[in-house]
Amino acid sequence: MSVVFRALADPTRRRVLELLKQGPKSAGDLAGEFKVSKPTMSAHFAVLREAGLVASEKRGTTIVYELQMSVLEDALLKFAQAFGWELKSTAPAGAKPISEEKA
Amino acid sequence: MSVVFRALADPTRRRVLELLKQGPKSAGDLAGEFKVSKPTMSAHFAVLREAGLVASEKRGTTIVYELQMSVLEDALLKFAQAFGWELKSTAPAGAKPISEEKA
DNA sequence: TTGTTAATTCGCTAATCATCGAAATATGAG
DNA sequence: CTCATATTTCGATGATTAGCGAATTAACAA
Repeated sequence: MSVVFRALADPTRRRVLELLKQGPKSAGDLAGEFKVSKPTMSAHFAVLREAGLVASEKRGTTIVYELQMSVLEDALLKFAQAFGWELKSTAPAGAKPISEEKA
Repeated sequence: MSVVFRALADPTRRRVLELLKQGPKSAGDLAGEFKVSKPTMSAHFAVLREAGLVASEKRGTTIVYELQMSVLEDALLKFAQAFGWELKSTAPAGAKPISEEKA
């Protein structure tokens, strides 16, 4: 849980997650959206990967990152519940409910 | 927002917030729940205060900390919304809704 | 094999962090 | 005023962080 919040504490990393919300993207495409160097972006990807928030897949010469929505859900859900809140999806409908992932 | 997530990234600080959920508590009472030194706890309180997550009030010789629920709500709500979720209170009923704090 | 491209890993630096004991501050009691 | 208590501030230390350029690795093309 700490590892997730720590990953979320950096605005660059939060923006990466938002970009990934629209679908998987390569390291290069993601890096192109920021002004920091590639090694720096690579370090940010590593933090997100170690927190479980993204998964990486090597496709030929590029590496594609994909948002792991359920990990984000679980962390947020668990924390929110401890404070008397509930997390509800506002997705199109038909999206699977978020509270029963573990079951 | 970064400042809130950074504050939340430490387990000691998250636990302090949970303890404060049950009502205001003095620095000493809170510190008594942890094994770290008082100066260290004081530093944690400062981080929480600077993030706006707690308010402090001097009462005689003690300092009382109080959870600022709405700040926690706003941060979590804003983040959750960016990912297509909604935050709903599961409180006893009659509790004010959390989505309209700003309005 | 040689070259090109994509991404990471390798040092390195400057800044921030969590932690502590000791010292300082402030309040209230006698 | 003096003492005791509650809490913070000070100063120091070791760990972690975000950042960079340079070097490395992996995949593919010619």
